[in-house]
Amino acid sequence: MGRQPCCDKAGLKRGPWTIEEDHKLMNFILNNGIHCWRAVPKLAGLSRCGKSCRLRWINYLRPDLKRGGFTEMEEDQIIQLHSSLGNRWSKIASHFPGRTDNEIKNHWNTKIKKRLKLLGLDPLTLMPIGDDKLKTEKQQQKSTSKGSDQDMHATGKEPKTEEKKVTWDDSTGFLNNYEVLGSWLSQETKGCSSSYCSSSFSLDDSSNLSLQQWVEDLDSSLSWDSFNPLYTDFPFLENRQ
DNA sequence: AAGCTTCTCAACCGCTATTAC
DNA sequence: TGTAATAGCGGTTGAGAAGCT
Repeated sequence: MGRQPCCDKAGLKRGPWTIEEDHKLMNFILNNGIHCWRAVPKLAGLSRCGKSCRLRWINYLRPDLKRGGFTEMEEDQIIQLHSSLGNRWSKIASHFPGRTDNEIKNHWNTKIKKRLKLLGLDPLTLMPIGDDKLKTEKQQQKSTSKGSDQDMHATGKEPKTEEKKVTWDDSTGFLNNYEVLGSWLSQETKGCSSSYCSSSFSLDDSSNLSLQQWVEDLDSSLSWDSFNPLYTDFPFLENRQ
């Protein structure tokens, strides 16, 4: 008998999550904790597979997530860790509380890798790229992309990606309470392995009482019914429906 | 203004590791 | 000990935004 797929794909929704789905998943996890991802969508009333729910929670909804761009210090640390750990993103992410492996992996692939190459360094070894190799790569870049970062580097302009724009991630005002609760959660779960803390928690552990209190506080201080008015302050949220 | 290209990052896929029985 | 179920990881993709011509 072959291996069963992680979920029954028939009738399951895919693609970007809506606010309503986020709301359902977050509410469910905050109230019940996580015991079995496979069971989460059914219990939470979502037409998603468990894997998708897990990913959404870990990469986006977790209260202890740190939002916003990477600092120079963080970038340096990523480079150092990558040189010793390689593409073991989850290991690298465990050094950055509030950062996800996906986030770090994306940042590495889209920004850091390019910058290292521009500096003439091999992203894998951090050793200077040989002249011949460098020339070849530069030629390839020239032929494949006009107006690349390389051009900007040459003209002394900052990469366009550094431009400040209002995005979902930058909406630090979004659920301010949520961030406070997130840091509280980080403290509350100190002592367990970082990978465990970063991916799941349970209401059944020793922090049961206080965590329960947290959920109750959350319900009273963070009325989900007040989600919609946020669109007036954060128009970009509307597009996510 | 329109069409094309490039960039970003959320989400998916497929594989491996771990756990339960 | 073997097998199936589940969790987790890393690579890849694709939609949308931004920039360029």
